[in-house]
Amino acid sequence: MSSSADVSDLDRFDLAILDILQRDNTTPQRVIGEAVNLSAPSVQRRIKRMEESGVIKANVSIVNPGSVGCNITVLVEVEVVTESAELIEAAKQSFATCPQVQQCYYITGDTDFFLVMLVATMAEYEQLTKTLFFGNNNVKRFRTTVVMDRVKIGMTVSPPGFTKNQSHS
Amino acid sequence: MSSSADVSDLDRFDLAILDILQRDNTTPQRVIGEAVNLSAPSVQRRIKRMEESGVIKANVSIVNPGSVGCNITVLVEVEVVTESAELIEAAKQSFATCPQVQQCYYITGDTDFFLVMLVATMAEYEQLTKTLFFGNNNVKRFRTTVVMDRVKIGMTVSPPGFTKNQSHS
DNA sequence: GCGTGCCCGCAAACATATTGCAAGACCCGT
DNA sequence: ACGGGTCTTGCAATATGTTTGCGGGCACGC
Repeated sequence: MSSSADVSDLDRFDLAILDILQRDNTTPQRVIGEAVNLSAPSVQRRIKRMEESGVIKANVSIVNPGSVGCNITVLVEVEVVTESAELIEAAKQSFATCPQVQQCYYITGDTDFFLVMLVATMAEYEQLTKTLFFGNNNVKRFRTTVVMDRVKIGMTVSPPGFTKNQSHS
Repeated sequence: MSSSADVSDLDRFDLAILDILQRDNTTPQRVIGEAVNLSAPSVQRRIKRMEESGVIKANVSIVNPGSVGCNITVLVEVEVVTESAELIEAAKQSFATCPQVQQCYYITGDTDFFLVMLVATMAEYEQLTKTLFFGNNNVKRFRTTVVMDRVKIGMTVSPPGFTKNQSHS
C-alpha cells in the first residue's frame, strides 16, 4: 500500500537534507545546499523526489496547543470486546476521525488501542468519552491518564546509523 | 517562560490560516489568502506574528519512518523509584535527549512516564533499554508494548469551537 | 569505444515572500 | 462629536526563493 522508498534508496545527502527539513522546512534550499555541499537545484530535486516517493509524507506547521486553548493532554488505553477484523476496523475509523485524537496506536498486550488526545477542558473530554467509548458497545474498558508535562513532543526520526556529517569545507 | 499567546489573541482568520498550515505549510500565501478572504501580505503578517508569539512552534517535514528503516514503534511505561524534583528532572532530560524517543509524557497515575519510541530493530530497542532504564537506578520498572498499527499519527490541533468556515465565494 | 542513463552545477526564468506606503476602521479621551 | 493614536488592511514594488533548460561528467553495459 505505501510503496514508499526503502532506506537503501537514500544516500547520505538525502539523510542530511531530511535532518534539516525535520527541524525547519522553511530553510532555503541554497542554505541546505551549503550545509550538505550540494547546489540548490540539486537539493530541490532530491526533496521533490523524496516527496513523490513518500519519504517525506507532509510539510506542516506545528502549533502550540495552549495557544488555541487545548491545554490538557490525556492518554487513553482502550480494550475492546471482540477483535474481529471488521469491528477493529470500525474502531480505528472512529478514533482516527476524531479531531481531538492526535495519535492512535493499535497495540499488542493487555489492551488493544492506545490514544493520545488533546482537549481544552475535562468536560470536553468527558463529552468525547460518551461518543467514543460509552457509545461504542465494542469498547469493553478504557483507562484515562492525565499528562502533567509534555516533556518531549515530536515526529523527528533519526536513521539508525546516521552521524551528522558536518563536513564544513 | 513560554509567553505564548492565548486563544483570545487569535481571530477566525488566524484559526483558518493555522488550519491550512497544519495540513500543508508550503501552501502559497496567495492561495491561503483566497481561502480565507485576505490578501497575501496580510496572511504573511499574521503568520509571522504567530511564529513570533509562539503560536506556531515549528515548521517541519514529516518523514515516513519506514523510509529510513525505523519500522518498529514501541510504547513504554516507566515507573521511577524516587519522585524528587531533581531525579525527575534528570529522567526527563535523559528521555528527551534520546533520538529514538519521539514523545515523552510525565503523567499522573500508576506509572510516571510514558514514552513513544521509534526503532529499526528490537535489538536496537534492547540496547536502548540498557542505558535508558537498566542504566538508571531511579527506574523501578518499565513495561514495553509493541505497536502493530500506527492508526493515526499527527500533531494537528483543532480549536474547540472551530468550524471550517469554507466561505467559498 | 560508444551509447545510455543518471546526477551534477550554472544561469535564466519563474513564482513566492516581504516591505513601503497610504487609507480605512476602531478605540479613547476630551 | 471631534481629533489623535494605534492597528490592520490592500496595492504595488522589491527582494528572496524555487524551478527549469542546458551542457557536462561519470559509471555501466554492450
